[in-house]
Amino acid sequence: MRDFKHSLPMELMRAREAAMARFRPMLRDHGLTEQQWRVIRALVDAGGADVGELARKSCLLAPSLTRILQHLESRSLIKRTQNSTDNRRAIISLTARGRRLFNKIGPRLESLYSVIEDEFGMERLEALYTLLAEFYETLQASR
Amino acid sequence: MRDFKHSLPMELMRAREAAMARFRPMLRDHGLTEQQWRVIRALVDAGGADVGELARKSCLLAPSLTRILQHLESRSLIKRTQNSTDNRRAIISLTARGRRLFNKIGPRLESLYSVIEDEFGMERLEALYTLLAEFYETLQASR
DNA sequence: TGCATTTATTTAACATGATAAGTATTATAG
DNA sequence: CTATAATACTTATCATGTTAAATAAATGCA
Repeated sequence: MRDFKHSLPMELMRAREAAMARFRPMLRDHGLTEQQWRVIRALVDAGGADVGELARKSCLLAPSLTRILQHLESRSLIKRTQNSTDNRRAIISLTARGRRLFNKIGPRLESLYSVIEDEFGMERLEALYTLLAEFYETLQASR
Repeated sequence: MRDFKHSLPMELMRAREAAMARFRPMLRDHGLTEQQWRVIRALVDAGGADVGELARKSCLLAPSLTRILQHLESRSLIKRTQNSTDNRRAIISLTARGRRLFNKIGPRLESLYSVIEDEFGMERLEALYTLLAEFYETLQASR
């Protein structure tokens, strides 16, 4: 049997955790979890989206996203706009307060990311991105 | 700012999830979560270990591992041996029942893994392993 | 020896992950 | 039109992730 060390899901997790360990403290200082931040960032990127779209963009399962949106709404970081022709989907968007929080945190995370780029090197980082995207596509394609 | 799509932690997570989606149903059929399986596999690999060692090998945080061990013990898949010169650390090991479960599931997971190897190709898979290990080492080294 | 410190593990509290089931709304066949 | 199926979310439940605090045993030092 393959060596226990050589488990792809574990290696992916370890690499991810090593990166997140750098970002998490700053997010925590602002009272945000990693997942809450992903939602905020997806909303900046999309500028308003329904729950399904948001789930895909932020890589969160629907039940998790439901809870996170309730939390962010209670902190007045997002709002829901009951709209459109379909009453099942509300449109989620950032409040002014949510945008301010993003503007404060975003640049700091970017600079942490730059450190990683410098340490690991852009070429290898790009190679890693490419392999990861190809891996994902390969596994999705055969479903 | 960098494109939202281009977030390394997210890409690592997506790749991992794509792989896990293949393994999880079978584990579930045997009443095991992914994390419980990691513990069992680490125990096969180590043949008995204290909680700290097990946490490192299975990439689990201590509080999670505590709960998982309680669960596995209640199912008689593992046992604790109060031993050694240090009464803080009990030695965890698989029961005969735990080993039987491993022998039943292990080969099936291996064959699922082989499918991924075939689809993605061994060369690219090795390249991915190498980059992930290097990435992890790089980020750990500068702590 | 006696006590403060460190180490190993567990508890606690809150947030998310994963699956199944429930609810409300929209689309569709007949 | 209307009953039925499909869609979009939400709830519910149990397991794990994450951090801080508690507990207990071992270590180090005066």
